[in-house]
Amino acid sequence: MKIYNTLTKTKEEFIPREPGKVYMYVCGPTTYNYIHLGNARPIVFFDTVRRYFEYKGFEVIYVQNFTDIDDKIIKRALEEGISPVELGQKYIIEYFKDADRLGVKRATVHPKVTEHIPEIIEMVKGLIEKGYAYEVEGDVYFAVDSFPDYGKLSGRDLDELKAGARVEVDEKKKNPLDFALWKKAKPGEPFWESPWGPGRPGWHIECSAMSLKYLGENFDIHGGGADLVFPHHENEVAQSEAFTGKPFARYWMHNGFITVNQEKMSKSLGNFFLVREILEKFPGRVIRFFLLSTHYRSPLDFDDKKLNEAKAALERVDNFVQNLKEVNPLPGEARKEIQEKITNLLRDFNEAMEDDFNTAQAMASLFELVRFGNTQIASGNLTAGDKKLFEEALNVYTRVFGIEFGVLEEIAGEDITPLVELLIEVRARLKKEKKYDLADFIRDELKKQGILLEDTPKGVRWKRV
RNA sequence: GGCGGCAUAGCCAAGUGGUAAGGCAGAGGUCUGCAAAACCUUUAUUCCCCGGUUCGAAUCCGGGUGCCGCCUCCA
Repeated sequence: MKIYNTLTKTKEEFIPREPGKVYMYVCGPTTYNYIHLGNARPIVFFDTVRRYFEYKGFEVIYVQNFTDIDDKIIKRALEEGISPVELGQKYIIEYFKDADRLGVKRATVHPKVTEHIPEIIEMVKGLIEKGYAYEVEGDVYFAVDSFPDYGKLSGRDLDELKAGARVEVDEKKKNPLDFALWKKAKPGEPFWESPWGPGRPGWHIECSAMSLKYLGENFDIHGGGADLVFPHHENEVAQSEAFTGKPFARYWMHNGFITVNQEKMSKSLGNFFLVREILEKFPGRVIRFFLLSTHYRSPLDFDDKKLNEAKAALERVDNFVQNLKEVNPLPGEARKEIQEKITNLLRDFNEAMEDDFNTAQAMASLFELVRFGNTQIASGNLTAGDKKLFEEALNVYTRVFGIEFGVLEEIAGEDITPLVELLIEVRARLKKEKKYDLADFIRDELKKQGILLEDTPKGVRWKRV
């Protein structure tokens, strides 16, 4: 298993801290809005990483946090006239709705910042005691100069950063690059009591404190979007290693951005699409398929046309599953050549995933399985044993990719099945009488209503498109 | 200004030294009353440009062009 490690900028062999177990932490959303597609990429991708490890027999301890207190949340809560915690609760519920539709499994733990204030205070206290942090008038800052390795993750050095610094100079800081571990509460802001007075945690410290609590020192994988490398992850490294004196996460994985017209999708640019907006037009599994169709470190450009292509590609797999379901296999064991071919395809799948989670390449093997399977079905030689092998292979893809195949998502609305079946019956009678004009009329009109009729040797099949 | 990434067919996208996966779209064919689905064939002598290394490069090196990101909240 090879993983590209941001820390070393190379692909490295993955060696877990404990045999058979993977401890991983992924930065989760800030709970002040519904998630957008850019947020969905790491959520879906790292869920796939987790699934692959589980498929390989690892026990995965997967932590994904919710940042449920920060400036944006406070601002938004004020606007909505509710408390920040309430706002957080609301968007956490909404988060899970979106995540469920994207086929994302629950993490082992979803810790919230507001429920880990004591741990955070302990850590800040420790950092001050060890001389890595200092307090000024109720704020606590991490002193970057005290940590010689600062910059090792993002590949910068302090002098360069200072030279190009765009941060506004804050007189209270010893170095402009020092960052807040604890922020003094301004009037009207929510706060927690601390040794430095009422306040709240800085952004970066939460991940250090919570990962330490649930995953311990020196855990395996830390993931997130590429825009978190600096300063967020860099600061996490500094805090955590300063505090424990041990190396922090051993493998750092960062996903590339979702772009719109080749530009980064982000809240600040305003060019973002909420997951639930997209879900109105496309099933979650199409979105998931789309997200996994490109290597995770590459940028992924988003528009409806591309989602439609993903939908068409997925339909190909769905059709195969349908075909497989409907085939009447010959009795008998699996044939040797079928077994060999499927074994090879699954090996290709594994090799692709083992190579830094190359989901795009792994997908190619799925489509080869589909073509091969369709050919076998068409040949009429498929045995019951063969069929079972195909089903088992498909299962592997479903488990790892997190996509059910051949299962059309329920669309809200009345059940039109009896009506459609009535029309199908009428059309069948018309066909029998060779009144094809009318028969085709029914088919065409249904198609306009989004209902596709297909005549197969085993009768009429219909589906919504 | 500093640091980093990317450039592969009409579109999307794998591939990091051995002669271009896969998907979408298109064309032709088989099947079908016609469709749909499925299958077969077909669509890049070539991987942004110019040099170089090599028996051999999309893949390595040098230069150029273009696009993008990080350095500020951001997945």
